[in-house]
Amino acid sequence: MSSYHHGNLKKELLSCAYKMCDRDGYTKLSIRSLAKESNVSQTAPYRHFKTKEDLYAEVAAEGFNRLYKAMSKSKYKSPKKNLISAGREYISFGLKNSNTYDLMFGTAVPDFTKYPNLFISANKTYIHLRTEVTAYSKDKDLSSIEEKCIDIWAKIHGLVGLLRKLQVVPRQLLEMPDTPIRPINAINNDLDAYLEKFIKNM
Amino acid sequence: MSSYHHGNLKKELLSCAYKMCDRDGYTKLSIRSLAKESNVSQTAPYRHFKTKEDLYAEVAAEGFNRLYKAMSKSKYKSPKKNLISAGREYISFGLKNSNTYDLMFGTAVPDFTKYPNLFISANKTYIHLRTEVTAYSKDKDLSSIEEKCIDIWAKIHGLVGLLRKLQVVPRQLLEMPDTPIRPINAINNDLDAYLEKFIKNM
DNA sequence: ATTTAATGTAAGCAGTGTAAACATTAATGT
DNA sequence: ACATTAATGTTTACACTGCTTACATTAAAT
Repeated sequence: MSSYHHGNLKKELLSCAYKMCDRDGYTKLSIRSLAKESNVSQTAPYRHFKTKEDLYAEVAAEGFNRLYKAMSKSKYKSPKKNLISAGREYISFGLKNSNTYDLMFGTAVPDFTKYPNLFISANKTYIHLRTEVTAYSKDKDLSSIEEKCIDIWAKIHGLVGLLRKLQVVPRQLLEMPDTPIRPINAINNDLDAYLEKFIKNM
Repeated sequence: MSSYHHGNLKKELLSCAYKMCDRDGYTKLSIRSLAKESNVSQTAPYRHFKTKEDLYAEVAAEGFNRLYKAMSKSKYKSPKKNLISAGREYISFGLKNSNTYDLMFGTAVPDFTKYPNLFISANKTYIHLRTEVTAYSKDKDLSSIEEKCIDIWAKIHGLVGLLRKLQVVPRQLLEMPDTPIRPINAINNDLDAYLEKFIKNM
């Protein structure tokens, strides 16, 4: 009965950290609280994560892995359907896992290149998007593809951010507090149609 | 010579906080460091900002005020020119004042409605965008206008976010590290043309 | 002029990141 | 098989943080 050496503490810490981050936001995720929730001494995590940013990076990488998984699960024959599905899943991930999403796209990890795992996970996600855009697009020129990728990602990424903020900004307009904001309803009611319209205008 | 009562400490704290936030990022802005940089006791700021989030909210509000100012400085007769200028200024603000931008659009202040100043400043900015979009748009239907506003803001907002992250994601593609990413260059070289193309596709 | 409210300071608690010294166990080389 | 070493967990400690409470000083109001 030796409970000194834990076995696979790192994996357990990481999954616990992901859970905590997603639940409470990365600002509430401290190394000490992680240690406590994992029933381990305050400084034990330091054997596995040199700094807090290291921990953030690994949690963010896990986030990208899950985002990638969600985006690449549709296997239609139609590239358009796949693209729409990926967009839907992206937005869904961003709204449901907003805390983790903040960690992935915020400034808590300023430089991905310092963390190969994170870098690779994020890239994998981007490459997948590019693959789908390539399949959909008529013009297969690389630079044109990448411009479209940026257009798409920016738009969807911005949408996720705004859909959360908009509760605050346009919905409750000061001069007409009860104005229903149709675009939001449109997006909520028929996201796929919205996305289809969007990629058509691309 | 009474230096006990400062006079207008709040204003000085706020401008100092804005400077510090823009310089070092809001995570480095602590109430204690602010007090120190303002040559005042550790707890003096608490007379003017009940919590750190209060301080954040006021700094963010100042950020929106400046963003609004930048976006609304062009007074062309052409609504299109004004819209392009606003977009250019928005992106410029987001990239030059990225630390403050993070505070404004991140989750450090989760609920703007708790801070009237911030709420009003953010709304003012949105309303200005809507005014310009209304002037430019043929279809003056309110819900259609607001859908366009969301499209624009999301796109530009996402662009700002990605233009910073993209150094990491697509530029240094793992499989071809030296691929120059043309869209970024296109954006950098002729932002106005990019924006014009964008609002045309709207 | 005295009271009162506003605004500053001092001291202190609990939580944080992180480093250093120490303890225990797993892995490894002979 | 056994001793050495590396890995991993613990304890202790320091500097920093947000924030509360009690206290000091001064401006404003009566």
